[in-house]
Amino acid sequence: MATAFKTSASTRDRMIEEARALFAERGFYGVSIAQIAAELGLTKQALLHHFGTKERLYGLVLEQIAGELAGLKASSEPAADAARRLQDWLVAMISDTPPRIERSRLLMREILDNQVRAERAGSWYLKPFLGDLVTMLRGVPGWSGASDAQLRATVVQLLGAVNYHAVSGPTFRGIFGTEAAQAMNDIFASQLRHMVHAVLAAGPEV
Amino acid sequence: MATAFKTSASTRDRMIEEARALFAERGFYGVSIAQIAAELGLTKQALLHHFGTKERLYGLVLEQIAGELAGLKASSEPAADAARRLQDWLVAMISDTPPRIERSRLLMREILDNQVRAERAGSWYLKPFLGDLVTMLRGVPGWSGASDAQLRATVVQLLGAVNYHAVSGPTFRGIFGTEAAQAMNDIFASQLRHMVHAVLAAGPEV
DNA sequence: GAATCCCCTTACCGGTTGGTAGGGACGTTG
DNA sequence: CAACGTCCCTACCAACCGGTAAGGGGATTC
Repeated sequence: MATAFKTSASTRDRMIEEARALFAERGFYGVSIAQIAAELGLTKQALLHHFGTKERLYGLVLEQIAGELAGLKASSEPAADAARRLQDWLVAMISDTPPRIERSRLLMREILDNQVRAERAGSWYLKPFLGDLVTMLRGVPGWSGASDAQLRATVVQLLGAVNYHAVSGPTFRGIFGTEAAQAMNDIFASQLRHMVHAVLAAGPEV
Repeated sequence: MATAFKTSASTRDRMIEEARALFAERGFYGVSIAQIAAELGLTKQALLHHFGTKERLYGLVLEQIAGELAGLKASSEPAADAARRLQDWLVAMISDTPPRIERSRLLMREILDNQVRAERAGSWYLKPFLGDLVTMLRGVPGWSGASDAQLRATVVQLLGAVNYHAVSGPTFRGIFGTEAAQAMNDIFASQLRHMVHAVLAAGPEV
């Protein structure tokens, strides 16, 4: 086996971490691999050595995120009722830790861009995630009779409600000021839980 | 005055229109001015002649959108009750006409990017719009006692629910197929109205 | 101690970026 | 007919893009 820890985290992992942060902040086209490398004190060829192409590095970041979303599902206890599980799941997507904010921003960017970036990988990363959400929503009392289209539309609306916050955070801070943004941040999760509850309790449109 | 119509729409207006479509589709960094010009059968210097810089052209597109959002407010009849007006307003933001989809996508991109692009203009375009939404929400029965933070959080959640659809449209089409996406599209507005109603009726968290 | 592998470097490539300089076609105005 | 402004062109620029080629330092292996 290798020596215990030559660097606290492997260079490769640090590269992915930094790429995730910068791609989330500026988007795929908004960051160059040279900038990512410079942030790590390396040259872009160090990145290319590990990943070959910029696309592949981006793909690994997306893969990491897809893994996290799958992990969210596993961590929700199956005992609770379906409505509560869905609620927990959606709330678990957010929070103010940087990696989760990056995740929301990257998901939003991927949804915006993947159609352009050659219809490639991105979409499929999301597919099982969306499918699970639809399945879970169908299990909520009152929703079993809803059409696929209704279930999907509702899932989209809920995801939007959840993720828009992380996406709009910096802009809203600029508009309302730091302390007002912080106040909104503090109550966001509980208000979101309340909102999701109201939507689930109302059931689909008749 | 000038001759009635030398071209059906002035070249300048066509430029803004094309820029809006392409910026919405690919983002600020994802499109070059040469590509916008080529789409119009011109060279990039024709664009630079009219707008000077790429940033200025982008700013004019944002200005146009801000104007449309202000127009939405004016067009909602003041007679109706506050809940209904807010509902109408949010639903009016969407629809499947290309310019409105572009609007939602551009708003999302601007919210994602403006922090990076020098904290410049973008935010302020949105400020009165958000302020109006908060004011309107406060006027909805049951919401008058909510805190500013609660009102803002709810507005953010509702905007997310509204705009995520336009943003995610192409990706979802890729995942679920054309006809399923169309089915979702057809019922989205009414399902959204239903959802907004449920949220407003539930009131803020106590 | 020679060979090998891993990690990262400098040097370079063709292509594209936003932007500048200058000129030409055209209609309007004196 | 000359002067002028509008609109768009070709030509060009330095800077940067993602990616290739080749080599060096250092630890490991034989």
